[in-house]
Amino acid sequence: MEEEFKKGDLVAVLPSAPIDNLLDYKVSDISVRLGSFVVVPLGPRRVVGVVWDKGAGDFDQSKLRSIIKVLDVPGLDHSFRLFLEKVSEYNLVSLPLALARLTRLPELTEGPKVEKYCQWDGTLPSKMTPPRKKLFQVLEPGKEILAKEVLARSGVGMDVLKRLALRNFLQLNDKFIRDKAPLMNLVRNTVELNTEQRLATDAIFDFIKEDEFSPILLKGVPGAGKTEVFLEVIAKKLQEGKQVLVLLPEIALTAQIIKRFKDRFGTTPFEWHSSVSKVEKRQIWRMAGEGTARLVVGARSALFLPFTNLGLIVVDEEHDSSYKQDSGVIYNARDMAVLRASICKATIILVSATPSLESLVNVKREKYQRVDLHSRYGVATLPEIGIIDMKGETGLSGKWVSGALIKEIADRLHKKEQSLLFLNRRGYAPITVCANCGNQLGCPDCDAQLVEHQYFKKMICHQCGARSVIPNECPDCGTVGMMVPLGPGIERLAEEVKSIFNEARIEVLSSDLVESTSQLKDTLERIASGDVDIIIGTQIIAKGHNFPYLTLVAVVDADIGLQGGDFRAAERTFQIIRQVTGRSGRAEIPGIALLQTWNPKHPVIQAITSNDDEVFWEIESREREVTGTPPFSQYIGVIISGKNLDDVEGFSQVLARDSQPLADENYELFGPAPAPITRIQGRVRYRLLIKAEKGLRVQRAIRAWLSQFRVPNNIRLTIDVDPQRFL
DNA sequence: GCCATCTGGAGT
DNA sequence: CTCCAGATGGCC
Repeated sequence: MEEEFKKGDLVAVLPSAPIDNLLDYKVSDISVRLGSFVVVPLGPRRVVGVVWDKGAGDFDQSKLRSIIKVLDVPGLDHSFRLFLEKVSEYNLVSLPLALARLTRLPELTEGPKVEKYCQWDGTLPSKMTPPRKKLFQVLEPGKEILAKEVLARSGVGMDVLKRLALRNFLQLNDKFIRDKAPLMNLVRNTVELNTEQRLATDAIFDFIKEDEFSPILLKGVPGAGKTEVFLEVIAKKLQEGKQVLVLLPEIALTAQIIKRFKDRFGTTPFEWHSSVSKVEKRQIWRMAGEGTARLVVGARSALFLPFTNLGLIVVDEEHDSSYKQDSGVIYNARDMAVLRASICKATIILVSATPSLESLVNVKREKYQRVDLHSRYGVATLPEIGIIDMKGETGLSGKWVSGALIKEIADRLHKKEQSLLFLNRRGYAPITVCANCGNQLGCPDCDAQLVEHQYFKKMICHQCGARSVIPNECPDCGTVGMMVPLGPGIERLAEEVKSIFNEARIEVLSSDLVESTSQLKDTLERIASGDVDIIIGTQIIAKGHNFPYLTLVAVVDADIGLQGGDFRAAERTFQIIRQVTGRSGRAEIPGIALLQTWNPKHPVIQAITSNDDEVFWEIESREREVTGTPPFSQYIGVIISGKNLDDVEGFSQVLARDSQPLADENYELFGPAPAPITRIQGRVRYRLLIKAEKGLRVQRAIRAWLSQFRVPNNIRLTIDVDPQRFL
């Protein structure tokens, strides 16, 4: 238990208002502990804060003010406070901002969740309607019953209850829900592990040291049963009385996955994601802090629940880019999960079929233990991956499906099997150009290209979301009817495929064509049951749901993303293509995958066909020896943003002018190169590009480099080692 | 972040 | 000299 402070003591409070240092307060009537949430006076206002330390005592004693009250929520323990401090330091956010945004203060201050209870003293109203009769049959004089239960058993509506309560024939009371910790079936296992899963599980158990930070990378091909393995580890940790957190990319948080937890443990785990209500969140937050929420499955923000006894974090699909929070307080939940596990001396399992390079680096540096699952259920190998060299294809102007691919699709149609065409580009055409003057349609608010969407009949900016009408005339030279769409988007590909296979049942799937999650689920189910012949989709179809009839996966443009400044392009392309091609084929019918490419010799394309991340790794490393450049060397973005253009410009010039390049054995900053200023959603954004070796220490290096400067407080700095969206 | 206070430029 | 906008800095 945290240290207690009594009347007359001094405490240092971290306020949720953005103030640079801790503020001293007196403890008056109510005693507080380190980590307690308190309300304190700040100037004319009252703000929520956390008791962070004992008082420094260096402030004019006569000006000291007192804590107003203590909130009825669990406090933040020592490890959580340390975690928040590190998060704030690592992500360049002030501690108060981290506290306010990450611990969900607004939801905490409103008090705990209540449930209505119904109590009857025994008197009956003179007017007995049939619903009232039913109601009073259920009630017992003097006994408090949960209103929900009364309604369910009597079959009457809440309005009947409310009206009777209004006339004082019965009482409706709000009660705090006392925490109901779910009973879990920890020992029972419904699915027998196969030999390999057993071995992997044992390897993990061998590695885990009690009450020590134990980071593990669990790598397994799709369908190898990674989930079964980590469910076993979860069961063990729960048995030991520890709390367990499972992080999933938001999109993967489906009823399906929750059901797997339920099947394994006999009770639904606590869920934490954007569609969980405020009231429920408050309840879960409280229970996490009291240690009664034992198993929480959630999206990235679940990482900031105040667990007190955390023994294990599982980060599923650890490479997934949606672990990055990219607005407000920017952080990568995967990295922060590792941080939290290390502070809590917990086990962390990063799970992926296509691990991120960072995690592979950490395995190479022997920071993480790696455990592999090689074989798929019932299938010996992943599909054979072939290449279609687009250079050999003729008559392709405005067409994106090669003759070789048409043949393969026709073959599947004949055999009543499915084909999937993968093109990771939403909309009709990525570029619209004026055939007269060559002007490319760009977004007025930022520096991205506008993408034509025929479905919405709009030009849409994929960076900031701005929409405008599809122009008939060039905004630059005024020529009418000469705007030409260039390149394929998924809508245009669908158009082409429909004209070739007009008899086939075709389904087009991309995030903007999907109206609701239930509609998406329906479509995926129809595909799974074989009611679709050709699936055309963006990365939305890369994961989830097995497609048993799918035997051909074609990557329409495997070269997307291989050029350009994003230093993660290769890694991303590798991962997404591996995931989508991995869906081809089942035990009964082997599948194939085909890549249409203009660069068949590109190392990444080669690595993909070899189906092995070790090969990918080798290629990237060999590159280093040949070219002399550091591996994975690329630009890192420091984003300077603010509301005022002059401020932003001024500070960025200071940075570019006065900075000293930094170097040591682990990293090298090649000096900042200024990039153009962009405006996105009312804020001015200046991207400072720094060339550096990619590695885990880069963020730290840049932070050190930035510390040479005093940052004006109307400027916000963000380090982004993944600057794709700014390029 | 919010508010009181200060500062300096333009207008009378 | 007044008025106001924008800058500054304290908040315990």
